[in-house]
Amino acid sequence: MTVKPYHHGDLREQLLIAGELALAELPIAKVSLREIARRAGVSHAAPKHHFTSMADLLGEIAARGFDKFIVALGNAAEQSKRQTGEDRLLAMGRAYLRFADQNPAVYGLMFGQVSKMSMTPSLTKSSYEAWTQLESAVAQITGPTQAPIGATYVWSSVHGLSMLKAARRLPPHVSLHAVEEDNLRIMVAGLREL
Amino acid sequence: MTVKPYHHGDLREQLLIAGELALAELPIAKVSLREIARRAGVSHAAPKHHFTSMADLLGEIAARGFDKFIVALGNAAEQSKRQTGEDRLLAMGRAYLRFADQNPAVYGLMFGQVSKMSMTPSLTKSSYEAWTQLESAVAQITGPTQAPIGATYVWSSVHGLSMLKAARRLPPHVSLHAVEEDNLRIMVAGLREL
DNA sequence: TGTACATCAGTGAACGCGCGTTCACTGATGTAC
DNA sequence: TGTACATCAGTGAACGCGCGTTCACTGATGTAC
Repeated sequence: MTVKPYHHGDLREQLLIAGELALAELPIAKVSLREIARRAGVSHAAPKHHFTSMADLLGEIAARGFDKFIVALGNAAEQSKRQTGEDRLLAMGRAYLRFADQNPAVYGLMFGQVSKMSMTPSLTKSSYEAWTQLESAVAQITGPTQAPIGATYVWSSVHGLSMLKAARRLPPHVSLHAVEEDNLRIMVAGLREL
Repeated sequence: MTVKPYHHGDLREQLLIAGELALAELPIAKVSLREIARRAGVSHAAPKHHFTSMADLLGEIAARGFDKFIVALGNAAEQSKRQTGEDRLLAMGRAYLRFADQNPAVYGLMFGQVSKMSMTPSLTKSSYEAWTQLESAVAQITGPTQAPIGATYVWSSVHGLSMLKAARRLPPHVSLHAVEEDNLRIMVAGLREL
């Protein structure tokens, strides 16, 4: 039997889920604490017992996003662990693009303007872990000395593609999949020069 | 003597300038038609005679941004026209990053979510011109066949770096200038593989 | 085990705020004759 | 050139809206004895 502490079960959890759904369905300007409370089926003042502000709630959603993100990239790396470092980075790049595709709003939170959300300790920790994960993967190609600059480069490149895709700014009438593959390929080729 | 047609001189122009200033100083969520009217020193209903909505005004600001952007990159290309295609692309990349740095809010409009603004004809035209300009520069390195994919790649890479910089997401304690130079260098190296 | 009390999650009405929109208006500019 | 009228830019009050915040409250859960 599920434990339902307090009145509504873990409202905190429900609010986070409602928040993610709201982010997925609405422009971020329309996502308010009242809107999220409405979706969670509680009065608009109820969230105050769990989150002091929208920024707080968004920070927690972003932190959870990073956790899922790390798992997704970790799985990709794991599945290609018998291949070369370049193949592994390609696999992680594909996982990155897939994550951004499937979680556009959360991705925007994670890598967008910090101003929208509180930098909670768990968020700081998770985002740092994601960075370390990428840096390690790059280090296997470039060596540890060049890894920070290589990782920054890889990150910029894949992040830029994700953002342009999400904003539907890429030229139309080209296969997105082909664009992604080409981008990853050129990106790795550049890294080889380091 | 300056011609001052109608009552306040060209309020349309004033509103665009006030809008750019507001975007530079405030988070975009705080930029409203009323706020812009206030800054332009007119009543809050006055802008309706010139712009039907914020989205309209933002679209026009973005279009002007593209015009300045094209000039900035064109100047960079012009000044390096006696150098190699790669050097020219590097110069344009630097001009791109400088533009994004100096006009973060307008840059965000230009290359960010379309939903915030109206896709006016002048905006469509200007953004297409910017794309063509980049594609031509890349074509001088890769040849015309590979130019679209090469340009998409270059754009992703530089756009990603600009966004991460603006969001202050890059690892601290590294020289931003060095990061930029390294990124551009690796980017061009990747292009060479095409 | 039972009772009495403290704690705490969630309610719902009320508040002030800035927003976009509407509308009757004022007054300057443009135009017909 | 002058007059009369039409057009149009900008005003300011009023409206309804959703927001975050506050606050007295209800009622369930947890705890001391």
